[in-house]
Amino acid sequence: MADTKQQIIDAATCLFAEHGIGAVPLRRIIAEAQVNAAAIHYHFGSKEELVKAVFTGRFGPVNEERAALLDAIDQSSGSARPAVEDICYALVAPALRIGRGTEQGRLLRSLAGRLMTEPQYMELVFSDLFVEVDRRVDALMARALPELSDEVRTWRKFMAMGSMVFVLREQEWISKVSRGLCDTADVETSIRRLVQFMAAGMNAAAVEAAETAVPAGSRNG
Amino acid sequence: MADTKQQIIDAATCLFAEHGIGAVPLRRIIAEAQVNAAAIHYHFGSKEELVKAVFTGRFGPVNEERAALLDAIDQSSGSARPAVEDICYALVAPALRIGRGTEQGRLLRSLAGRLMTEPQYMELVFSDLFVEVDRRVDALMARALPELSDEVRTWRKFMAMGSMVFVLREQEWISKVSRGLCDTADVETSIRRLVQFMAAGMNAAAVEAAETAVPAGSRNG
DNA sequence: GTCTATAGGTGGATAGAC
DNA sequence: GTCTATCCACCTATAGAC
Repeated sequence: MADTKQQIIDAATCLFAEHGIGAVPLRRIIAEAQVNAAAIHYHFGSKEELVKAVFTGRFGPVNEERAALLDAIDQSSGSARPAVEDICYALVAPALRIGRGTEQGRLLRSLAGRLMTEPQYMELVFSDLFVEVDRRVDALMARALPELSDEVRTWRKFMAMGSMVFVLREQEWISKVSRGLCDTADVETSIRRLVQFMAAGMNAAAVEAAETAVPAGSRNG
Repeated sequence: MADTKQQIIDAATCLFAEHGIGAVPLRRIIAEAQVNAAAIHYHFGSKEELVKAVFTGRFGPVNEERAALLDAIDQSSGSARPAVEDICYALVAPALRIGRGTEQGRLLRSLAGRLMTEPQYMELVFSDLFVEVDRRVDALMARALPELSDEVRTWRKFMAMGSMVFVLREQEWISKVSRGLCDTADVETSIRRLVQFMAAGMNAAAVEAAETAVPAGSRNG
């Protein structure tokens, strides 16, 4: 069957997302995909090649979409300051819209989040594309927030990425722990919440009052 | 030797932090700790019990410190609004100060970050303590930000936690990718940056303008 | 308490018939 | 292209001598 390859990829995607890549044996993928025991090695050659195929097929377009959105910001902003919100949106929206509308959507986004916190796989598959996106984000953020030092701006970029990755990875947990209050299945609302939070963090005052970071209780001591 | 147990815990801590728990075979811990092959099962009984011992010993106090800081905020704020910065500080500082001053510090914090993104282990070891801390954070945040809906406030709490976890987990990567610009070994600066970012995100305007979350490029279309 | 040896199971990968 | 059967490396855990 010509579907064999796709069945394997589909099953692997779900299992990787649910349990992590290292924790899923090829035998389990074989059982889930209902294909022959030797099919994976016939079609992909090795587990690592299967992982690459899953990732590039599913997530390759994400960084291209990001790059396109960042390009649009670059061109339309001209010599004016680009909006921090727009830069955040360019990072967040393509990632959160992975698998939009499909039944596997949640699993796919969770897997994307895993990928971004496992540098071993990230570098393996996406190094070129991601480095390029990262470079453009840095350049745009520097224009959007010139009053920040490079150090503070870069710190904030990492922390903003952290909140995005957490939302991608922990969708299931967020919905469960909040008892449905935060509906991670509503992708567009998730995007708005994330963009607003990240932009507010990036836009925090340039000069910080160190004293505010001391807990109330210890002020009495 | 009475140190055997401690040597095992030390070696396991480092290896778990560096490679992840599932990826570290007991044999490797044995080799690193330079103890006998059967020592782990003699002292701990199983790998899972070793994992528990490592976690409770190293990270048990963190949530107690958090609870104490949150108590202090509660008492000192009286009927006034507690400061968002102080609540964030109570969550961040105890976690980022894990292993403070020790050579293993970075590895320990990285492991703590892993723990917080692997619900399987989190629930296993810390469920009671963490649930209590989470409950207090919710209550204080509701008092600090009454103008926010429960939904928006809860979303922001998760995103703030996400940035904290990312900084804990990816210290090595952050320092490397920023080419030293962000010095994750400087724990106190990391705490200040995180608290400021998280608080700014939590404090973002209550009413959002949905239009700002549209990229500049698509405004022309 | 410490050691050696090994049982019992699971992983990825392959050979060779059809 | 698909299947069965199997190899070999590695894992956790245990048995039993010292």
